[in-house]
Parts: sequence; structure tokens; C-alpha cells
Amino acid sequence: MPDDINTRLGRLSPEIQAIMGVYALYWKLEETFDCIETDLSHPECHMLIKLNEPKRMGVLAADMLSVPSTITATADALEKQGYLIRERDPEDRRAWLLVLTEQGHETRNMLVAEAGDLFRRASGLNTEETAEFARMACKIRDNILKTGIPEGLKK
Amino acid sequence: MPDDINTRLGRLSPEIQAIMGVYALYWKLEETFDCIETDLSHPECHMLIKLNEPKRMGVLAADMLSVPSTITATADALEKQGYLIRERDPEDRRAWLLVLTEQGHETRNMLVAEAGDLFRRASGLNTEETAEFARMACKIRDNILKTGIPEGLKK
DNA sequence: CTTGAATAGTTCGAAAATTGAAGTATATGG
DNA sequence: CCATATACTTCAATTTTCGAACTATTCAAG
Repeated sequence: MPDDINTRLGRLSPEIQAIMGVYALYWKLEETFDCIETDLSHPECHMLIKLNEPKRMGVLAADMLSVPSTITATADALEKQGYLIRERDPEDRRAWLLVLTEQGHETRNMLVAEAGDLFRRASGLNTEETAEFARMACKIRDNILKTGIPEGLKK
Repeated sequence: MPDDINTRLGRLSPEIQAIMGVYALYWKLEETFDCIETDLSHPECHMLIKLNEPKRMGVLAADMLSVPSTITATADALEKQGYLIRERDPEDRRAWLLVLTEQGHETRNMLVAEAGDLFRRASGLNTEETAEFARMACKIRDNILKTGIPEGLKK
């Protein structure tokens, strides 16, 4: 094992600093969802936020790096509470499109507003910095979605 | 409710773009932990990574925005597997310091290396961009840890 | 067409993660 | 010394996630 003095002393690489920041933000965001008026669970909030337009469940699964059965469970819950409906995808009748109801849109707007608000307060970044951070975040996300399946040999 | 054409059309604010990127990275990272040689669960990986130096459990709880009993469970698991030991904090004998063993350090180094590697591959950012992203991430994290308790009236 | 293989999503039971309330031990401030 | 607060633990219950087996639909040959 090579000398690991750097890590032991806590001098962290930029990559790890970035990751730590990402964790902090993620956890903070999750915490916020607990504080909002809500019968919504975290996965339900995530799905709602992702549904800016009708999407197939498989797309959501890929997007959330989750598994089909998890998506089913979350969609079931949201559907039962009236936030969305399932519609067959006319282009492939095996697939469902998840479509927000009016109530779903309203709640999504509220969540998005709260999350944006939180980001502003929690991050402490000014407008330019936020824009720059967003730019990089988009790039990262595109890259991740593009590469899809993890490099790992999958367990 | 104000016109929400913007969100309906999917034109997302920088804040939401940032959040989406953060989610994507977080989830990708989690996925990576599944692919590594490991008897380690996700929370165990998180804790290990945070333990670049001995830390009190309460500090970890605050850091991971988690609850004491969760930290206890994770620390128990890591201790049983020989990754860390508990030592009384000499400054406050109610508190424990979690101290990595040699095995713990080795595994932590491996995890940190893997995570850094993943960040490089997944993000697609070049060195300067990574440095800039890391700078902002640090700023965000500092800000979050500083503000501590969420603004919300706590549920 | 008809068949066989792949894909989209569902079901369901098990495993993993998280929580909150009650408890133990130590600290701190009159 | 006492009362209260803090640091962590225990434990039972809840929530979340997963994987394997299953149904329905599509696609590609033949």
C-alpha cells in the first residue's frame, strides 16, 4: 500500500471534496423534504420532481438509477394519492407513461420551488456561481445518463 | 397558482438543474459502491469515507444529517468487521471517538480512490473544471454544516 | 402469419436502512 | 449535591429497496 499520508491528514483531493459537497447537498435536500407539508415519501418527491413531462417508467428507472420494481411501488403510491395517472405509451403498448394530474403539477411546482429555495439558502452561492455550478451539474448529469450502465462488471 | 408554463415545458431553473446533477452524481456513486469488492453496505462506505480522522459519533450524525441510532448501528457493524474501534473521548467521557484500524484505513483509501476515479469518469469534467466544481462544493458544504439545523420548523 | 427471444412493467417476499422512544452514563450549572 | 442536559445505546417498528418469477407486448426471422 502506497503512503497514504495525504488522506490520513485529511488533505482531500478535489474529486473527494466535490463528492463530499454533493453528499452534503443531497442529504440536506432530503432533510428538507421531511419539513414540507407532506404525505409524500422521499422517493415520491424525487419522482414527482422528475415528472416535468410524461415519462416512461423505464426512463425514470434509468434516470434515478433505480430498479423497475421500485419505480412501480413509487408510481403506485403516487397514483393512489391522485398525483399521476398511467397511460399506455401509444408507441409501445408494453410501456406506461406516467402523467401528472393537476394536483400532481401543483405539488410538483411547490416542491420545485422549495428545492430551489433551499439550494439558494443552503449553498450560499451567488447568482453567477449558481449558474456556473448548474452548468457543470448539467454536464455531469448528461455524461452520467449517456454512459448508462456502470463500468463495473455489475457485482 | 401562478402560471407554471416554465416548469411544465421543462425549462428548469439553474437551481433545479444543479439539484438534478447532484442527484445523478449521488445515485451514480451509490451504484458504484455496489460494484466494489465489498461486504460493506452503503452507510458503512459513507462512514468510512468520512473518517479521515477520528471523529465523535455526534459529529458524524450532524455531518451525515442522520440520527444517533443510525450512527450506532453503522459503527457497530464496522467495529464488528474490524474497520474501526471506539475510544472514549478524553475531553468528554460520554462521547466516543471512532478510530479507524489499519484495515479501516486501507479500505478507506481504496474507497476514496474508487470514488475519485468514478468522479473523473462520470463527470467528464477536465482538471480545471473539477477544481472549480470542488471549490464550489466545499463552499456549499461549509455553508450547510455551518447553518446546521434546517430552517424548517422541523416537521 | 407463427414462433422464439427480448423488453416493459408487475408481484411479492425478503433484506437493508432508518427511525423514535426509553434507557444508561457522564457533564454542567447552580 | 441536585437537576437538567448531553452523548450514545437498545430495541422494536416502519420504510425503502431489491431480486426472482411472472404477464403482456414487441421484434425479428423464417
